[in-house]
Amino acid sequence: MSEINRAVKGTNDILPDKSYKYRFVENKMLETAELFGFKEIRVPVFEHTEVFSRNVGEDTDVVQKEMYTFEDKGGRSITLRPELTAGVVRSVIERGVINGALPAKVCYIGGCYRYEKPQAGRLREFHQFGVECFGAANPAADAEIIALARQILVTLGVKGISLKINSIGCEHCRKNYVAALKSYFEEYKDTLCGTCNGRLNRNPLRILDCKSPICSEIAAKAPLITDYLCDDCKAHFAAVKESLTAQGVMFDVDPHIVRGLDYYNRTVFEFVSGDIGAQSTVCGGGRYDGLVAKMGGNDTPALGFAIGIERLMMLLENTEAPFPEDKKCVLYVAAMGDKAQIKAGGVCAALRDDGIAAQCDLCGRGLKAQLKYADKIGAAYTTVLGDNELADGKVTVKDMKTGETYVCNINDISDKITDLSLKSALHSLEESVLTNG
RNA sequence: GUGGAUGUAGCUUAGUUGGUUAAAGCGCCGGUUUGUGGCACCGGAGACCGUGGGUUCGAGUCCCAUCUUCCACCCCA
Repeated sequence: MSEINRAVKGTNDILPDKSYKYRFVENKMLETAELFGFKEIRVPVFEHTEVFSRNVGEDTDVVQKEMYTFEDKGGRSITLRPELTAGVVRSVIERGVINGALPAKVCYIGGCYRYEKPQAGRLREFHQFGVECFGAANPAADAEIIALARQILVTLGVKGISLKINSIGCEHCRKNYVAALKSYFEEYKDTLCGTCNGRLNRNPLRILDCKSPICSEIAAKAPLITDYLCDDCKAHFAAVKESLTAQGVMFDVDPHIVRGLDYYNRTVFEFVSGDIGAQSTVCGGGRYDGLVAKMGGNDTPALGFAIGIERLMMLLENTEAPFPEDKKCVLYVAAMGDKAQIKAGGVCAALRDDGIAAQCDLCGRGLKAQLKYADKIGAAYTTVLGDNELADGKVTVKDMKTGETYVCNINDISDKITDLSLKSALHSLEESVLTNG
């Protein structure tokens, strides 16, 4: 296979044998978000580079080395979005969404692009479902979006995930904390790993979730952010935890979780799984009260989260979560002879007008091959059109599962199929009630 | 960016110490007398053995490089 005919490194094709699962999951997420009042927003895949570089954070890995940035023909610096929050915030400011009723709640699904080395749960093009809530400073909002994330995961049948939450404070209390951290880590300057040594001045917070055994041992005894929170932040975090408990959401406080993007403050959280390899965060999010103002909007508190769709799918598949079956062909109309083939097209058209999935031969194949095909695509019913049927206007419909046959007029075939489908659905419902109690 | 593993038909694999037209199963297409799929039997298409170099009379088999995929670090969803 030549280079040019291969998918670009770190990209994935979702083929028909799986795409229906993605659609199911995406629809479920949107529907669940809607229960909480989140409406879908669609924003461009690319933005001016500054939208990300300034707001995600100049110092972050995402901005420093992972963005797909290029100059367009008008000389603009453009970047393929590495995440959706910054673009959504740009949009709600620019289009005045946050000048309407607050809180404004939006959700989205879309592709993101990061130039990273691919591995399990990490692609260069990946997809996120996320929500953003603008204008709510109250801890009730934090609890609500966490509850929403949890409900989405639970609704989809996710197993074995845990919720970790933390508060990284506001600007003011974080300043004190970072100073304390810095002086603590200074003592271990020579034992810290290379990257952490560099982080010491840049962003000592990041040392806390370094996975090197040496650093994590040192980090284990580092001062805790929770001890440095100002009274307001402390009260806010306490209220979030209280609300979560009241809503029956189980969580662990993990003082070492730190989001990697600069805009977060106060509440941060992630849902983590042990079933999808090293990239274990399925959902991550938090509050970002300063971002809207920073991007030129009115000072508006905000918060949100994002779910990695590919990671979620991995998790669902690895834990054998149930999916509904893909939609199959309902009636396959086999034809014998040229006249019948033309008639078969007409029969299918009429059925489709009634919303029934119908197919017929497009290859000019023999009867046997047509039925073989009908079997392969999982057609529920088949019927054969030949000279006899054309002459007397009656057809035999065969149930491919049971082998039973039914005779009806060609013109009544749509009604017959609807009738049979209903009966069969009722039957399987009865059976499942019987077997499951 | 760093490290480890991998690469033979659509899929899963075989391929002996380098030797003539690279096998098999599954899948795909067709047939077993144009009136009924699943089973069985028969036949067919389909691989420049990831790519590019090199060693050799001769390489899928050896060497080098490169790319992909997978896994981990890093980072994040």
